Amino acid sequence: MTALNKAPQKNIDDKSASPRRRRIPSAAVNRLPVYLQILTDLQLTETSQVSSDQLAALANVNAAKVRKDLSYLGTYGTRGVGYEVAFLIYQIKRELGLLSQWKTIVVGAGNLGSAITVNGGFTSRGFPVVAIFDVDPRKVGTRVGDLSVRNLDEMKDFVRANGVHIGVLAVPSTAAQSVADDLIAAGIGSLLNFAPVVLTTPKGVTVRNVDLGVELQILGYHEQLRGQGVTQPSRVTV
Amino acid sequence: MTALNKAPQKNIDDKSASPRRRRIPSAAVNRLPVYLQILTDLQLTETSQVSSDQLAALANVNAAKVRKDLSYLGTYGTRGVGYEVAFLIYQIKRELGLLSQWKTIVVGAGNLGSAITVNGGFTSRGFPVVAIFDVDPRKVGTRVGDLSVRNLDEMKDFVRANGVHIGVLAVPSTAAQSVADDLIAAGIGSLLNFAPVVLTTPKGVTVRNVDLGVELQILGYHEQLRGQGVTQPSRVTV
DNA sequence: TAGATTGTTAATCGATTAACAATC
DNA sequence: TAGATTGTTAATCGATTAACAATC
Repeated sequence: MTALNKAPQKNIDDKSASPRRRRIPSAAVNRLPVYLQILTDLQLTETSQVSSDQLAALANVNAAKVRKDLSYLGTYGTRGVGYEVAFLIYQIKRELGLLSQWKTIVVGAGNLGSAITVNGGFTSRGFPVVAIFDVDPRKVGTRVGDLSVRNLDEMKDFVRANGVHIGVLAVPSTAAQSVADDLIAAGIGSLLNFAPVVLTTPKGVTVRNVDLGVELQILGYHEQLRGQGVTQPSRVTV
Repeated sequence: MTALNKAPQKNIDDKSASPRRRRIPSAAVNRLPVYLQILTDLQLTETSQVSSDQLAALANVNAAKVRKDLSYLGTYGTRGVGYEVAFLIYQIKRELGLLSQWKTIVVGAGNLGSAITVNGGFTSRGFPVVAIFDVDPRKVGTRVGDLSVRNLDEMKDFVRANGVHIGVLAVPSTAAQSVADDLIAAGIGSLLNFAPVVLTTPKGVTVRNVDLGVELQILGYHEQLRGQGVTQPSRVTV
């Protein structure tokens, strides 16, 4: 049956046909950025094709899991061959929304906030840090990378005026909830919180906590088990 | 039946009787430090008793989950009353191995490594940072908090001589694997890795990755869904 | 055709949570 | 005793993975 372009096209096997995709399981969403990282590294070594087995080895996961995770994006592999690295990178970026730029602000211009702003690589990954704020008048006006530290008073107006999407909290625990409240009131939808507190936020706001103390404590638990001669599960990764 | 101390004690309802405990599910291990944090905060407000409902509300989780998680420690609650805050803190600390001190070194004295060493609160949480290393001769000898930056060459000997337990990798991606190899060769069992790479490590070594890029990308995905009018799952937390 | 690898099914495993008897 | 809350069971849900037909 050769192509007859008379009849209305139904695109039955057109991979770009309207997706109407179901929600990707959150465990898979958490792994997609890891695959993206590995694929980007592979691209630097001029690798153009990769199999689920290879990718699995590099990501320290099961190959079936890799194939299942990638299948949520669409059917982009070639049986007997593998996946085209560049195409897969594009598809993961599309799925994760990394073809857009997400305006980000950092709150707190201490050591951590400054380190993140300057070295976090946020801007280069599509998350331009458009401002950094601090409450300390001695810090306001000083430079952090390309940015001049702004007064916390201006934060809400700035977020509204600039349509900021993401807020990074690098403030002391005592201040975190109040800053979060202000950011949410100003319309921000996602927070990356470095303060060791559980933020109270309305439904619909996404919060990711990065608590270094928690991470260390989990390692401490594994060290204790090791000390007791308990064989460890091979690896635990966030 | 009153106590008769003649017969050999069987300690049938002695809570401190030999535990011989099964492994705690890893999902529960990940939450215990969060409960610990909340309980420690509660203690500062002079709260001495807490119910699973209250704790659940503060941790943003289901109350049945709290009770189940705590039941892995032992049966330390009182029906009709709740849990004693101080006692629960002690039990979580015991279970997580936080009654010991775990010697920690930081590798990389850049912005992030310095921020962690000075402000991470590691030492105060039972993870004393006993040394910081860098490969850059201009950094070696400079001060970071109480510590003087040591040359990376000394790292392996230092780890062996001091019985260091945990290594924090705050080095560029390109250096992370080689530093990890050295640390593991020197006998370290647990790594906290800030470099955006998947480390290859022998079985038995525990690795936790904290990749800020990955965290942001997950937030980007949620921002994209929000932009498409998809109602978000209430919260996503590491 | 022979060999390789995907995409998907189905079995299994682990995590979550409603429900409620036990008990303070 | 009445009210409150734990500890645990069992149902349910989601994640993982072995296996294999499909197919390059």
